[in-house]
Amino acid sequence: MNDRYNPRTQEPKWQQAWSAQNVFLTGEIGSKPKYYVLEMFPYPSGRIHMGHVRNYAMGDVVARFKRAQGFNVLHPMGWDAFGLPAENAAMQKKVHPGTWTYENIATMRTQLQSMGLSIDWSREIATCDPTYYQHQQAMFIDFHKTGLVTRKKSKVNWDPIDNTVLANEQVIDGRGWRSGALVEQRELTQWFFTISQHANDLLDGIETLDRWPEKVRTMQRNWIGKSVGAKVKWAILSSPPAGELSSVGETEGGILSKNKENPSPYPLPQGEGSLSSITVFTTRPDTLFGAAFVAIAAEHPLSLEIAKTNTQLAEFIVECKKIGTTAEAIETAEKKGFNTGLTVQHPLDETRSVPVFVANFVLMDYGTGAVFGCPAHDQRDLDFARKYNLPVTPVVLPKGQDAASFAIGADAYTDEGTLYNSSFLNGLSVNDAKAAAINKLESLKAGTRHETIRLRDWGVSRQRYWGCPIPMIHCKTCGTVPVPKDQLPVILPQDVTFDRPGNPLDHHATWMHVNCPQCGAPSLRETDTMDTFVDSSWYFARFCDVTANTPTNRAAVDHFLPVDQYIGGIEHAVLHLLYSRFFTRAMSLTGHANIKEPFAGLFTQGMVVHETYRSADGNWLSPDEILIESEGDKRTAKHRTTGEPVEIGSIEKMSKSKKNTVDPDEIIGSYGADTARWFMLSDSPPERDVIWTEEGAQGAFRFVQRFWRLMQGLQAPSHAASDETPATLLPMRKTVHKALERVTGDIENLRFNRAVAAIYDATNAFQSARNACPTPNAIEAAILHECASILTQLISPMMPHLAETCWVDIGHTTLLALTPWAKPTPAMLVDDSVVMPIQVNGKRRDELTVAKDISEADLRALVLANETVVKILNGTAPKKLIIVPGRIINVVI
RNA sequence: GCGGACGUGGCGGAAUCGGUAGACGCAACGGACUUAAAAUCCGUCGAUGUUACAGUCGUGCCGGUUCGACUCCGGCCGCCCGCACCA
Repeated sequence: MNDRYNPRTQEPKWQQAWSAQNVFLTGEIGSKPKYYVLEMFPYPSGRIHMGHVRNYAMGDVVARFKRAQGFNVLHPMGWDAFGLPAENAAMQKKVHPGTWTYENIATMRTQLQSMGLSIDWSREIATCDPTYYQHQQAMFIDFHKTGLVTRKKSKVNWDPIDNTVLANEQVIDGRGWRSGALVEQRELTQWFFTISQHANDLLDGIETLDRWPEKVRTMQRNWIGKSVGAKVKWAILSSPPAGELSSVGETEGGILSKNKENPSPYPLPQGEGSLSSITVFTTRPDTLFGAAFVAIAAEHPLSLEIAKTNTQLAEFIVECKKIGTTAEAIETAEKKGFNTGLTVQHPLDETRSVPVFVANFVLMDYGTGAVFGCPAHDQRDLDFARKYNLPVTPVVLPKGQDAASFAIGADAYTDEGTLYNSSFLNGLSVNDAKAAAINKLESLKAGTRHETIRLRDWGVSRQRYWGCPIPMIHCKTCGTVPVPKDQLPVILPQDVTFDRPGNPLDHHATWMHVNCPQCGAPSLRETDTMDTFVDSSWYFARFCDVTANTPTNRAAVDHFLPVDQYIGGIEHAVLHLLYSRFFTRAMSLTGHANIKEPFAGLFTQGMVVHETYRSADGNWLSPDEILIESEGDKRTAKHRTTGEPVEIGSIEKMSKSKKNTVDPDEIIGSYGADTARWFMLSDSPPERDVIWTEEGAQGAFRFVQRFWRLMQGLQAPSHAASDETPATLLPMRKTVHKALERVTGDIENLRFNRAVAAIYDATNAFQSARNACPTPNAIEAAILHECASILTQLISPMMPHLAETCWVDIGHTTLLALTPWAKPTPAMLVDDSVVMPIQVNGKRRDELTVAKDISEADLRALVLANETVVKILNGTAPKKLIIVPGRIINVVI
């Protein structure tokens, strides 16, 4: 006789039953309201880790819950299957990236299936499969036609050992993350998606994402980095002092003439006019009259030009370049300037001029590479002005300050105020002054309203083999020509070698040699492949119909998108989520979809973390190498075999290097998938990190067993539970129905830890009731059965296998996975009597149990007659008696 | 520096339209059952204090509003995350 629940036999059994009855296949469009729940698809790295277990457990709870609530749920799974690790494996293990990837997919699919996820596996996709990436190529061509794709030169991080471009995040302290080589900046011609042109739309769209975490919305806003202000032109008045430029041998009038008839001999910086003027970008045009200097970047064309003949400046520029880009370096680097000797004319007051510095804190790739400094109202400008003895003129007067006495000390004043010392701006607020200053600048043709966006176009070219080929052909006469759509897909060749650095596609004997589709002349294929973030920017749309012979089936996409609930890690807060938002817009612009925002609801779950352990010699130890011993509240650890003491270290993200990982396979093998899922959803709020502990997992397993035991020996009742409940079972019955209501709301709001707590609570109540009612009569049996059914359904989204087993054990004959979600009986949600605490002056002294609908007069009488109250009042009358109906009573004396 | 989130027992965390702080779980402790262990069941579990009851204190700190504050307001402190010489 089995007295324990055995997940090893039950879990595969139910997985087969669900599969055999196609329970999780998404239904036809229109059959029911749709619900699209999606977890970020995994990279097939080899094996799933606990982070996956948490992510997919959460998504599965939502999917199963929504299915039970009557939605046509789309809950698919796929593989983000292109990427660098496959190529590294190819080099190290001499295995083809495709072979390695598909083997990993097979392993991980089996692992995910052992979790009992309610996934429609008929929609599985892998981005490395031509049946997927051919559509990506088709869209690339459509994007190209629509101007969403361009080809241009840009600076890239180049790894000279690996001979490839590195993404910014692959550069660590200036070195390639794999080769360790010093990364060089190179100018390369690359394919770009014109995401920066859609910056405003992406920014506006953030406001509509009311089911996204505020944190992610903020991060995206910052990433786009829109600054509103003005470009302001400062005319160059004077040459550098003769001495410094004596070697130039320039003609009379100086090297930099402001004379428009006599154009500057120097190249135009970014179309900002000749070097007869300097254009700055500012968000504070209101403070123009407080300007004390203009500063330009070391790489500014003007700096470079002057440096040609000025060795001191040339040395300074070299020095500027040495400053690292790490946070520390920036923090500690001294703000330094080099006085060029040039002066520029104030754009709003031709009688005034300010000096021009080259400064190490001005960035060439932001704004115009030049700024004006207003020391009174910007801290950095103030520090700079103090250092170089420049005047500090306040122009914004804080409220309540006197113009005659207000002065700037060590801190710049950056808040609101009224303009003064500022000619026609005097008396205006900061905001009004900004507008007025810009209007004036525009009328004087000295400046324009301008927005600066930090977001750069998305460079998608990668010098890699294992990625989606870019479907372009380079012809000497026709230029870059798209591959005709009827020749798609451009398939990656199988016969490639990884025996030398660089892109294997460049070394392939024949693949890149094709004839131009336009003129037929021998031409070359583009050998760069797409950034893998492209692959993941539209997979959610493909899931809507994976069989479509166009990139998307519009009917399916229009029906299922947007994703109702997207769940994944915070690490994708910007890149993947921003790229997907852009890509969805691009797809809509090219007719492949008709929405802007792909993810209506986003949830970012926390990480799975674990204690770390170190032996005396400093080596990391894995959890299964050590034994924990506790004495009271003290915990110590020792080595399992040697018995040597082990230091319990900090709690950190599970990682192989710190050996604090736990293998999901082992957990599922010993405790079962339900235990792993239950533990992942217990205790910690889903957005926070969850600490994996062996004790916690055992606790979850204990609950699995306890729940199963509790559901044994209950027969299907001879009749339905009536509204009349024996007093012995009434509190329990109410608790269970209230739990049903609570859990329903908690799952709806993804508050799984609260749902779990409510289930524990109701299960405890059920256990007590069963203990108190060992031989139930027919009426009691019916009520116990009703409550057992509800409880079993409540655990089913989290622990589906255990739930199916218990469902059968208590006499049901259909699959619980096909059973509609229960509704609480309204009568069970209300209480006739209510416990009301009695406070005296806000301190709780006693409580009263009264009928719910007691009149205020009756309640007053009860309170005043209450023994504790009488004692405290001691014959005096209370000043006030506050009664909040159904809530609390406060006696004020 | 800017922005976001947060601070509650030994631990994870409940309780936010202001109304019994510490639900639920973990750990710990005591008891029952057992030859014993495991498992299970019953109970205790913020601090202080009392034989016991009571009382007092208690949600990072200081102050305010209120009959009443973990919750609202003002000012600090601390921690985490993101961005960052961003003009």
